[in-house]
Amino acid sequence: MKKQLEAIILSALDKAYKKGALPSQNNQTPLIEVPRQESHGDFSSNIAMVSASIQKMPPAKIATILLDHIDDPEGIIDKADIAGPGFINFHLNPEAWFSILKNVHEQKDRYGSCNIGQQERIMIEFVSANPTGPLHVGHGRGAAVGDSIAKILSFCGYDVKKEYYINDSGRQIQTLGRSVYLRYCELFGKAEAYPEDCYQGDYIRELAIQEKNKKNSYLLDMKSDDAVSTCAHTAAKKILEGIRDDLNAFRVEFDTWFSEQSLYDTNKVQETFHWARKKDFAYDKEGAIWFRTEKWGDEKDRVICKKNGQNTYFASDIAYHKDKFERGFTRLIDVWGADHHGYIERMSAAIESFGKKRNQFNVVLVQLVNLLRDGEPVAMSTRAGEFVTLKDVIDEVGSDACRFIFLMRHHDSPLDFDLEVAKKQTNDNPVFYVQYVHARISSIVKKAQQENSVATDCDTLSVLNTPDDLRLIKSMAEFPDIVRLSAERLEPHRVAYYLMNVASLFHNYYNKNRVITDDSALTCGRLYLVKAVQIIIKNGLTLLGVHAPESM
RNA sequence: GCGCCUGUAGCUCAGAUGGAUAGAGCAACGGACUUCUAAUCCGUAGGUCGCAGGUUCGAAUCCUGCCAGGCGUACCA
Repeated sequence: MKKQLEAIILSALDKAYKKGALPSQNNQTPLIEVPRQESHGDFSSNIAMVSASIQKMPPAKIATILLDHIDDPEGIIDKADIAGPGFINFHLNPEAWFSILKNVHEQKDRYGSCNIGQQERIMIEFVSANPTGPLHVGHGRGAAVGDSIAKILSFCGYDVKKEYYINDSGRQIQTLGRSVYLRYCELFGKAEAYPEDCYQGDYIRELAIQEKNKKNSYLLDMKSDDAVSTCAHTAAKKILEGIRDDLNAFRVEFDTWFSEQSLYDTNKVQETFHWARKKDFAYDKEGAIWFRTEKWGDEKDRVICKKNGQNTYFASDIAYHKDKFERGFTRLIDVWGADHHGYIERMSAAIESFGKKRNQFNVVLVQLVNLLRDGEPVAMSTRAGEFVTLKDVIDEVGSDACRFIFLMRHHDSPLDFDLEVAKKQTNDNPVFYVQYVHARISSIVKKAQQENSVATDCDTLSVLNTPDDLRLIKSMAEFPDIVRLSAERLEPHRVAYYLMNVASLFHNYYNKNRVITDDSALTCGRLYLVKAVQIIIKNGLTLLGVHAPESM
């Protein structure tokens, strides 16, 4: 619809120029938007205003000339007028909108999709929590955001793969092993002081007990270093299984689980060092090995191998991201907690060192989640091991509510998550508000079927001529734009907001208009309309990973 | 100190590429169920878009300075 109008305006510009009515050629693409105020028409364009300086003419005059040269063979424009400082407002013929409805019905679950991605291969990596403890709500937000972005990008024609990076080598895993081992020793009365830097949660005790149940005291017979390694290995595996289960409960699935350790096992990290040396991207200083990130705009170079011989995480991260490109992806998206933002510059520098462009690497920063109950903060101390896990929250409020709330806010803005509000089935909690639309329509459709009313092959849709009808149809017309924009900007919350808006329009409509009436033509038209709304709601919710229930 | 992010109604937040009278929800107040689900709807009220300058036809949006909050600034992960 917008496109049609754009074409009409462009050809009018061209025609006016060729006829000499306008002094300059102007191939600027006109901005067409839906005005905030309904009286300003269905669409408005600022083309006359932005052309003013080029044409050296007042906007109003340009607008008049343009309108004189408009060709509208399909008759979609009902009237067009000039308003304000030079806007051209277009009022469309109601009939023109019906094509949107037909589109929705024809495309069904593909309505809103597009192919801006052209099958470009994108890898999105998210969650990637260390397997040293259960997932908490913050991880949940990352999971919801990552998963939804993946869905949206796929819908827009990208070839997307989702990956979880497992930090299964390095110090934290050692600490995990030590923690479990010490708790294990306690079980045999060999208590030592439990260090503060070990993991404090009860799950460590449980892992120790599981270890004990396996073969009783066998670990005590080993050298403590070996015992710690054994504990580290089995505990990490166990925790990772738990993480996988939690994510399944959240309906987030990954295409691949990528192990950091495997980068060492396959010598990818070593190769990266060789490569960096050879390219002179790495050098020795003060007993450590440094990577020249400053060369690509980082504020200083970064250590990749410490003087004690241990690699930093940055070393394996370079190898990892290099490997992603080598696997054929042309664009990488990483979803990180906002506390990692200091890491972006150096990682981007690494990306450029591969000869890739900066825009082939996007970081989506996800801000903190403040967990509340009835407005009061819930104590969340990872140190003390007191935290509400993602699993707890899913069990309490459900996956759908959880995901929707996580996606309601811009990912870069902190989020208050109130457990009590999340359970409420009121407008406080927009999940139900949106889902209710779907359920209500299902209910109408069911009733219509019982009464043998059909919503296809209506003789005419001209019964849908009230402002209420058109408002709904117009908002449906916006859906593809919303989806595309949220794909371009990696912002799922736009879809959530859109859905709330459509839901609001529908509930309003529902309260004012009966769908099933004695008038069969009217019933047919309204059913057709309402079923289109249902398709949109379902498509939108699907992009957020939320169910669209038949009844509630 | 330096860097990044944030500051919009009492609260929680939307407002892409500058556009017309800045929008939702919640909370407050007043209304609507003989109906396809009231998990809904309608109405009222609520604003110096942190502050001050600048850019221009036009700024919540762009630029500069300041104020407030968060985060980062490791041979931590």
